[in-house]
Amino acid sequence: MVQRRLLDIAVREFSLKGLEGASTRDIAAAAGTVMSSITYHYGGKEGLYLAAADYIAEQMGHGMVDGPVEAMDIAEPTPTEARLALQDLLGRFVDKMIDEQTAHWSLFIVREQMNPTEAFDRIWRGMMGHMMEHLVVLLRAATGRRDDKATRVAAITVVGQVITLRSSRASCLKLLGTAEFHEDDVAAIKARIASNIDALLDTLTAEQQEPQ
Amino acid sequence: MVQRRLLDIAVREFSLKGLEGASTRDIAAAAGTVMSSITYHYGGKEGLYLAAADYIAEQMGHGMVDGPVEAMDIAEPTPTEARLALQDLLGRFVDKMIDEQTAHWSLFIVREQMNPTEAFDRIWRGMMGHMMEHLVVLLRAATGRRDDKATRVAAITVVGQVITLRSSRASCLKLLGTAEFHEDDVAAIKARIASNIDALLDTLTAEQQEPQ
DNA sequence: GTCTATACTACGATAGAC
DNA sequence: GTCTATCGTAGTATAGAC
Repeated sequence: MVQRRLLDIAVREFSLKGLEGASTRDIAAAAGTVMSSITYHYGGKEGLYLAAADYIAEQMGHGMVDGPVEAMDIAEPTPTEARLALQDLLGRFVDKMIDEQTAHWSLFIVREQMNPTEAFDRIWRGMMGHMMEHLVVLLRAATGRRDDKATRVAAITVVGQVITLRSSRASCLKLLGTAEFHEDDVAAIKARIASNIDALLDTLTAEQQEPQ
Repeated sequence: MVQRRLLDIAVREFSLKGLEGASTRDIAAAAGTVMSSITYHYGGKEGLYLAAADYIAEQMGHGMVDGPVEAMDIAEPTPTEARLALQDLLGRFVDKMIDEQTAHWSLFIVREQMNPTEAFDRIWRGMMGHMMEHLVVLLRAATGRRDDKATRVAAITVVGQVITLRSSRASCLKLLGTAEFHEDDVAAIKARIASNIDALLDTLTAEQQEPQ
């Protein structure tokens, strides 16, 4: 399918070079067609860019959630269930950030993170927002915390530990003195993050029972 | 000075559009000169790109270290000193990641993180590497830990919590339901990260005394 | 739906005037 | 050092053939 191939290449090219830097001729040629099919299918370069954002939003969910995204929003687990679900979710998130598949579209997202356009809204609404809110729900359920802001700040520090594996990939690898993440590296990272989350949940719970 | 203006604009443009996407004509025009002065001063587009990388490496240190970078590598603090130095360093790092000044060059670095070229080596050698290694030294000193890998993995989870404030800026803001980081947001984030670091140091120290 | 042909603008590099 | 002029290449968009 031409449109699928166009989107695959577009994601890669827009990631590397941005909306302005990428060339529709190059994208079309790499997809085995000509530039004017982009005009036909997406109305032009910007249309393709937004379509690429939607395509990325869809791919973000692969391996992260089972079933429809909206189902995540309504669950109300017990503290123990929430703690397990958190560890499970973040473990899968680590795998995803280390997976080479992610490399193709993560720079696209970071660009939008720092300089948001309509494309970021689409990605946030499509998948990322639901996942982040789900994380907040799990954190709240695991700690019995009613202070919304504190929970959301905690969520930021939790995802930050994982996202860095992708957004600061070269630094992480230099720090570990390796050219690729190996099995034992990943295991060590996962264990450390799991431990950090456990400590954070304990602290948040304690703060809640004895505020200030 | 023409060269200074050229570098300022170049950093911004290369950040947003990458090496290929940015236009030397635009950069020169914004700096109040013409394209051929880039050829004259830097030998061409790539020369300007590398010069921009060096310029960024220099700016990264502002507000983070006093005195020369190399001085950081030799200190051997006590555990208490190290803990304080860690908290101080990370606090300043949070300020830097939230500072709008950082916005201009952070995407440049992330691009190089995910797709390293010679420019990343320059940035790493210039400042980032020294800071990261300094962090590892402080972590080791604070925990008395001799397991190098575990310390380095811990360092990754620590910087990750801070870097995310910049590399996932839009997500953090959406999560907090605000358009800008306000004073109380920053205070809450700093407190949370400080608490997380303390918990991590305690855990690392305990693990060391009673391995496995 | 997919292609060719064409129009127009912008790119980086370079040579040479001042 | 800084500029103008020019070359060859590559960019997006559009109209229209099939």
